[in-house]
Amino acid sequence: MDPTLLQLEALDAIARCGSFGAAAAELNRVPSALSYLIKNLELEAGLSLFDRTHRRATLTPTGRRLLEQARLVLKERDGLTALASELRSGWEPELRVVVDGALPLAPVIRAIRAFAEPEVPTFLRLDVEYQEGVLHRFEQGAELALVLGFEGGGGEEGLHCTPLGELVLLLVAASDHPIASSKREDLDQHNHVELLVRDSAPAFEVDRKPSFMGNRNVMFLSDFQTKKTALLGGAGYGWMPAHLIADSLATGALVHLEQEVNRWTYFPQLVRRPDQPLGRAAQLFIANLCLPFEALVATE
Amino acid sequence: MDPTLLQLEALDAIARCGSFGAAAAELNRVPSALSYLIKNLELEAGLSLFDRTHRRATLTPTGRRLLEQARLVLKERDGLTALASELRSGWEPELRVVVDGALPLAPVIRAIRAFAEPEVPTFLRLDVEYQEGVLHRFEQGAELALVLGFEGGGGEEGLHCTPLGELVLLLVAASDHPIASSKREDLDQHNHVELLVRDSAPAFEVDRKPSFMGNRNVMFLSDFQTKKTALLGGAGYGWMPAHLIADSLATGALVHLEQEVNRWTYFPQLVRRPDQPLGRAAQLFIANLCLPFEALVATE
DNA sequence: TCCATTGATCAAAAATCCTGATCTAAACAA
DNA sequence: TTGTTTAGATCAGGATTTTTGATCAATGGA
Repeated sequence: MDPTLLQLEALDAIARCGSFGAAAAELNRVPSALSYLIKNLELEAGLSLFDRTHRRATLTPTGRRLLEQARLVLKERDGLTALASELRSGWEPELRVVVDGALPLAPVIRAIRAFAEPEVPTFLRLDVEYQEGVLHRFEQGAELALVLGFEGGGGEEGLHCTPLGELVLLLVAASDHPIASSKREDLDQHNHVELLVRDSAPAFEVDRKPSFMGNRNVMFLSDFQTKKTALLGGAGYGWMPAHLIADSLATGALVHLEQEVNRWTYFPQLVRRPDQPLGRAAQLFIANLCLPFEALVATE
Repeated sequence: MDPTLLQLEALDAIARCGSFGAAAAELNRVPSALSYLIKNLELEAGLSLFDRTHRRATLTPTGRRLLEQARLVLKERDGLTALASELRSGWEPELRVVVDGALPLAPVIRAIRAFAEPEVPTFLRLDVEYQEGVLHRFEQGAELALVLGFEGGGGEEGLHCTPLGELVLLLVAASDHPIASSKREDLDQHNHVELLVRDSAPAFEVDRKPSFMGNRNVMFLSDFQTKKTALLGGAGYGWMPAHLIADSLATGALVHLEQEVNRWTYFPQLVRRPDQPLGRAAQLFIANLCLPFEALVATE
C-alpha cells in the first residue's frame, strides 16, 4: 500500500465538507476526480472507507479511524511547507553559540528563551566551554561566541567583535585559609594549592599548557561553580569571576587576597565571522542578549 | 509549495544512502528520476537542499533541517499503512464497552491494560454507568456490556450472555446509626434515609422510576464509592456490593442489617449482540477479562 | 409521481513521472 | 599534466497517473 497525499487530502476534504461534491469544489476539482482517488485508496488499503448504501456517502468506522491517521500525515506535511517558508524568509536551519563559562549565564538564558517560540524554526545549540575550548568550538563552526576577552582587548584573526561591558576576576580564598592572613608576595613562598578550571577543548594536551604556574600544586575543576565550592571548602586559592562570588565576599566566607596582582579586568566580546551575514535567528539571539547583558555584568 | 511523498522519499533515501545513485538503486529507479524529483522539490520550496559544488552532492544545513521534517511526514505515512494493515487483519477501529459501576473494576482495569500495547490499533472507549444507564449505553452502540444481571438471571431480547460468576449485594448501615441496632421489619416503620446510586441514563426521568421506595426519604448519589462514604458517615442505609465494603464490615464501621431481605445475589453477565462476530479487540478484551474476573468476584 | 442531487463509470485529454542516452565536471591515478 | 572514473544534470520520448466532462443509476424530497 502506498497512499498519495492527494488521496489523503481528498479523504480529509470529503470528511470535512460532508460530500464528494462540496469537497471537489474546495479542492478545485471535479467530483469524479475524488471518486477516482478514493476508489484507489480503498483498493490499495483493502478497506472500505465509505458507506455508499445511502445517497450521501458516509465514513465507515474504519474510514474514520484511518482519517485520524491521515490527518496526522497532512499535519506534518503542513509543518514541512511552513518550515520551508520560514527557512526561505531568512531563518537559519541551525544556530550554534559558544559561551565562556566565566561569563554570567543570566543574559544568555534570557536570549535562548526566545527560541522556544513556535514561530522560530531554528534549532539552537548552545555550548558552555572553558579556556581554549571556547575558541575551539567556535572554529568548529559555531556562528556566535561569547568570549571572555582577547589579549590586548581587541579583535584578532579578522573576527568581528562587539564589546559587552567588562568582567572582573578576583584572586580569592576561604577566610579561614592560611593564605587569607598572609601578606603580599607570599604566594610564591608557600606551596598553597591553586584551583583552576580545566580547559574544555577535547584534544587539549595538559603538557602543552603554558606553565605559568611552574610546578606549584594545582587542582583542576570542571567549572566555576565547582571551583567556588572547593574554594569555600578551603581547598586553596584561585581566580573567580566577581559576579559569582559577590555573595560569599559579602558574608565573609571568601576574602579578596592582598597580593601584587589580585584583580584582573576582562572585556567580554560577542564574536562572529565578518564575511557571512547574520541570519534572523542570530539577530534574534543578539537582540535578546545585548541589552540586559551590559546591565547584568555591571550589577552582578 | 506542495511536496510529494515521492520527493520526500527521494530526499530521505539520498541522505541515507549518501548518493543519488545508491538511493536510485534502493528505490528501483534511475538516478535521473531522483535528480528530477529533487530539482522540483528545491524549485517549489525555493531552497537549495544539496550542495553540488563538489562531486558528491551533500546536504546543505537547510537540506538537513528540511529532511528532519520530511522524515516526520514519512513516519506518519508509515503509521498509516501499518494501521491499514492492522484494520485489514481484523482489528476494529474502535471498541466501546460499558461496565455496571456495581461490578469490581479490578478485572476491567486489567483488561484495558492490554490496549496500551502499540500493536493494538483499536481505540478503546469504556463507560462506567449505573442502573438503566448501562443498557442505555449498550443500545447506543457499545459492542460489549458488563451488566449486573438480568431479572431471572438469564438473557433476554436475543442478546448473547456469558456468566461471570456472582456478585452479592448487602443491606448495610453505619454501626453507630440507629437502624443498626433495630430488629427485622423496622425499616418501614421509621423514616430512615435510603441511599441510592442515581441512574446514569441521561434522559431518564426520575418521576418514572419504579416507586418501590414509596415516599420514603432518599438520597441519590453518583456512584458506589460516594455512597460508601455517605454510609460510613451515617447518612442512612442502603445496598452495597459486598466486595466494596468487605473492609468496613471487618472493622465494624458498617454492619449488615438484620432484615427480612438483607442479601441479594446477582449473576453478572458479559453481554454482546449475537449477530455480529467479535473483532480482535473485543476478543482481546474478553481474554484478559474473564479469567481473573471469576477469581476476583469470589474473593473480593 | 417527478425532479434535484449525489456519486459511480468511462473514454479522452492533460499532467506527471520515468527512462536511457548524452553531457559536464570533479576526483583520482599515472 | 593527461586520461579515466564516477556522480550527477539535462533532455526528449514514452509510460503512467490524474483530471475532465459526459453519461448513468440510485436516493430522497416535493
